[in-house]
Amino acid sequence: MNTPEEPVHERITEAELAVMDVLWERPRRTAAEVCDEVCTARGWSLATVKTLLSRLVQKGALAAEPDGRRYLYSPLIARAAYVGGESRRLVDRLFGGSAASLVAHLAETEALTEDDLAEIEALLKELRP
Amino acid sequence: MNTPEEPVHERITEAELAVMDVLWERPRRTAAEVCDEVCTARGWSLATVKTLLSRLVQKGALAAEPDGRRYLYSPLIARAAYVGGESRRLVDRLFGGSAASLVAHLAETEALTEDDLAEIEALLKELRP
DNA sequence: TCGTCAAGACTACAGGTGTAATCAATCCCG
DNA sequence: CGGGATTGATTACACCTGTAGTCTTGACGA
Repeated sequence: MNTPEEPVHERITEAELAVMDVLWERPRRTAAEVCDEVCTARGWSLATVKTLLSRLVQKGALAAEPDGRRYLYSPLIARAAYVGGESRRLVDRLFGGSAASLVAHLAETEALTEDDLAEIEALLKELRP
Repeated sequence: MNTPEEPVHERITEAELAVMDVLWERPRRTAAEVCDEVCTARGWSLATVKTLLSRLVQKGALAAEPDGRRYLYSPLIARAAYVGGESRRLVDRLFGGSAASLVAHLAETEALTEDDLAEIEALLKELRP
């Protein structure tokens, strides 16, 4: 059990992630619409967004559904799956695979606020009644 | 409070991390000694290790202390600091800065074993008596 | 002393990434 | 109906990364 579940897509880079986030929030958008969401925030031109969209399609992370002369882009992978994969990678690389070590580290370095701790405590109560 | 603490070094890549790990475990080693630890495991040649060491020195992540005709390399940044930075980056990028969200995600996707949960619970008891 | 060996410095080079510009086709407005 | 605006496709290009190879110099053993 616990098959590693090879991802069908190649790794998504930082810049590409910004594009994915827009489409995870609402799929089936055009390049221009994606640009509307990120171009000013990141100081990108439309051309940059188009490049990133193409690369994501190539990587198998996005679907491009023809809509007249353009495409509507949608994620092919769920955000949760991506986030899970990246989290696991981090835990493996830096904490020898122990998620508890990660939490311990966050706690020790005070990366966890009092609110975080309360939230986690509530979570735990829910998970292990 | 909570100054972002800009890192003085550039980002450490995956390959470079393998080298850092060796030196975190025991500092003041030569290139050849580092190679002894990682070359077979990663299928690297000594030349590769030398390149990585140079880049890490350039990046300000390692100190190269002259020792006769060679150098002894030592980390300039603590492992905990690096690990903390990377963890924070992940939490920021993928969980909107909420560490609790990360923990919640790990829990939901069952990335946390029963042991993990117990460990975290113990941690919490310690942190908020 | 002399040649070999080992160290770091410099060079290499393909593939990934960030960030676009240009091109060719086509659609829509006037 | 004609020309600018819009779209994806193609090309560009510098820097980063992974993974070495070569060069130069100095040390050490025979």
